[in-house]
Amino acid sequence: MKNTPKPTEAELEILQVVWRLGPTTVRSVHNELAQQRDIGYTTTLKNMQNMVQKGLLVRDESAKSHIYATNVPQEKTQKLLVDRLLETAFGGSAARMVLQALGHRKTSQEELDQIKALIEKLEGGKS
Amino acid sequence: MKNTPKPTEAELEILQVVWRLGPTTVRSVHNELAQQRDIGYTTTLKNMQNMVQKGLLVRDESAKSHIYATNVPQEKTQKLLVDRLLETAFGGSAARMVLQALGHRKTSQEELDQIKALIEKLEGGKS
DNA sequence: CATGACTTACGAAATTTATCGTACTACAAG
DNA sequence: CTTGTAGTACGATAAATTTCGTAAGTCATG
Repeated sequence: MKNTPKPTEAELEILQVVWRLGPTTVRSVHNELAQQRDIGYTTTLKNMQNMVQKGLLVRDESAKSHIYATNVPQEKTQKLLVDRLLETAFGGSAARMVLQALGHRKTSQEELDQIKALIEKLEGGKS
Repeated sequence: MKNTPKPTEAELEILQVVWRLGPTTVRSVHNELAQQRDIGYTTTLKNMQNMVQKGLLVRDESAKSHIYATNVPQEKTQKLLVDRLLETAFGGSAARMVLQALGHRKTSQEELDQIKALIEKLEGGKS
């Protein structure tokens, strides 16, 4: 089990799209990205090729247009990033980070309910 | 009000120290960093000089050893970073990020209480 | 088979970030 | 005044990231 290196900003952007779309082509990913900012097709291609090298994506080359899929679970990657931010910016305090995330931002009642439910579950598990 | 650019990893590391120590010298910051990893004095110096350029730090040059202080509030910077991560990795959903932060991590009862209090406050403000 | 549309491969340039060597300045001690 | 110590300034290099131009392959259509 060798661990995949941390995704860069550009790579995260791509991961997001592939997580959302499921296995897909460079063209599709590029169309999504191009909607948000100015970027060339070969840039997206190169980035995705690099991500295969790094093990972030896998690809099926059987068809003319290769099909790319994520090779890292979304949650695991998110956890990695959250943990990193927790260390570098919040000195390890999850509460301060949560406070910051919720404090200055509109959060729907539904989301708040989800969080409350999680907290209750965590408290319940104290035995 | 022109906004200060986002801090890089190395800059965040330095910001952390200066937030903790208060206004201080390059030497002090460097001593802290050198404890954690191998790094040259001039590297720290250069980084801190760059940070002054960017507006992340301000310095008092009246003494021989310049005194550096943060020019960005800790909370504001934390918010910037959280928001960035929220966008790049969680598609803007604060709840999913919080779930990730709390889910796989030991969080003290005290911290949970703080979060609960915040949620109640947010709910109360709905009018 | 020639053409055009679309694709991947490759390599290089451009940008950003991080590191440090060297030179220069100020000052205290002798 | 000379020397040693500790500091800043500056520029160069290294390393990592992001970007894209160009070449070359594949395939459908006429």
